[in-house]
Amino acid sequence: MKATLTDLITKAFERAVKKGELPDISLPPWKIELPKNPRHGDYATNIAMVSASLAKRAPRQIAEEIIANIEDPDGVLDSFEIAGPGFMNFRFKPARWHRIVKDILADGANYGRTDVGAGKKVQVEFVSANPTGPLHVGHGRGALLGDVLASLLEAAGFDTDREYYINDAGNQMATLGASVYARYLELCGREVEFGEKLYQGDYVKELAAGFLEREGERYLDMSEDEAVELLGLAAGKTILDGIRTDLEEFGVTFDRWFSELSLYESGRVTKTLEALEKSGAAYRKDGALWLSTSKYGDEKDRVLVRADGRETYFASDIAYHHDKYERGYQEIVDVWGADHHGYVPRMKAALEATGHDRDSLDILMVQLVSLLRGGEPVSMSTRAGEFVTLEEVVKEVGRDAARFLFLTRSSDTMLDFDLEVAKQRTTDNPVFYVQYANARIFSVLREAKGAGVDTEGADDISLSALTQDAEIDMIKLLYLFPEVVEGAALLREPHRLAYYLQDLAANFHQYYNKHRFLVEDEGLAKARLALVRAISTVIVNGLTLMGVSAPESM
RNA sequence: GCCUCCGUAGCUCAGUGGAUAGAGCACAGGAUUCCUAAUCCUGGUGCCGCAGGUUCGAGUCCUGCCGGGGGCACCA
Repeated sequence: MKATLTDLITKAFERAVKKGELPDISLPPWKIELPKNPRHGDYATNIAMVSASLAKRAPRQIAEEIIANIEDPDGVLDSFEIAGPGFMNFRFKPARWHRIVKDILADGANYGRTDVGAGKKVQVEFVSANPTGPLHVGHGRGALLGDVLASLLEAAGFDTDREYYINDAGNQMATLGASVYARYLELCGREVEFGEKLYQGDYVKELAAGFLEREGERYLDMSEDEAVELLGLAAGKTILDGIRTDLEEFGVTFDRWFSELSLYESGRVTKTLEALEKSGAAYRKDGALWLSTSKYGDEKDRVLVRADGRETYFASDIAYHHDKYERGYQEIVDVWGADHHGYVPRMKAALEATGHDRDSLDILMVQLVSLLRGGEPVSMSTRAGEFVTLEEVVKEVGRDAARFLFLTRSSDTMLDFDLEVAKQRTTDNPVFYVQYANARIFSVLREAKGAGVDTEGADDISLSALTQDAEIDMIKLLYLFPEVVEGAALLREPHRLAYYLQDLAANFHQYYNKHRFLVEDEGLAKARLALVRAISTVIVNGLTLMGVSAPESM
């Protein structure tokens, strides 16, 4: 309908120009928007105001000329007028809105999908936590952000892949190996000093105990270096399996798990470094290899290869991102914890140094999560008995509640995640509020079926009985859904979807309390049932995008 | 010191440069002979942190300041 309006307005403007009533200017960007105030019609445009200075005419005067030239051959408009400082307000006839309901029912599970993405290849890389310990709630937030964003991008017509980057090379794996080895020696009765730099968590002890149980004391027979390496690899694998399981429990899966180690093994890191040095982007100084990131906006140059010959994490990260482009991705989204934001300028710089457009990479920073229980902070230190891992949180509050709550804040504000609130089945907890709306609809449909009313199909139902403001307003909100999906995808703001669904559910609950659906007037009943089915379609599609279930009864 | 995020109702937070800034919670009262009361209705609240600037128009964009979180390694 926006498209219809755009067409009507543009043509009216052109006619006015042709007749000499308006100067022939190229229109600056103008908008059609939904006014907050219903008195301002269904849609409003600012075209007269934005073109005022170029046309050297008063906004209201321009608006008048456009209005005078509007033709509405299909008769879809109910009214239109000039208002305020130069807005033009438009109102569609109810019949035009009624058609939307049929469209939604016809589209079904596809309603909300658009093709703005035009099949463009996009990759969303998220979580990518080091396999040195279990996931915590902060990872959960990043996981949700990435997962739902990927779903939104798919719905918006992008060819989307989800990827997890495994940091299985370098220091941290060595530290993990050393940590497990130390605990292992302890369990074998050896005296060891457990260094501060080693991973302190109890899970390390459990890992060590596991190796002892399954493989006995064989690690005592080898050199420390060998044992540390083998244990590091094995422990990393075990932890990664756990991470994978936890994410699956949380409803998050990936198209690809990409190993950092594989970049080294295939020589892609070396190749990238050589290319950088050859192109002059990297240089040697003090025995190390540096990348001139400061040429591309970073505050100083960064080391790629240390003086002792070991590559930095940055080096493999460059190779990794270069590899993403070689795999054909046109747009890349990285979801990082906010504590890594200092890394952004050098990554962007590295992109340019390797010949890629810095704007083709979007780095989303996800702010911290504080875990609360009944308003009291839960210690995030790895202490026995505290609920700190993602697995435990999901187990306690349930997948749906956890997923929804992670999206109730924009990703760049801190999130308080209260375990008690997450479990409450009240309005405090938006997930049940939204699910309940859908359950109510199914209850109505069951009732209708029981009374022998047809609740299928749409083509032959007349919707002209939907004359209440509440009904037209509902339809307008439903019509907004594809735009919400598209906006959330393009702006990389999945929380918009969560807010929209709450708004939709609220409108439905109000409608439900104000009007009955199963009324004697069969035409009205059928029309309302069709509307209610369309509402359910949108709720289900929205929740599905969020990876949240939509039960038919609660 | 530099970078970055945040600052909007008592609290938690929404708010693609548009018209009279919203929701939930909290507090008080009310609604079910009838489709699920996990719901709804009625009550009122704002120097949109402060000061400049851009604009026909600023909570939204720019600059500076104040306050809070996070980050500033040849760590990841």
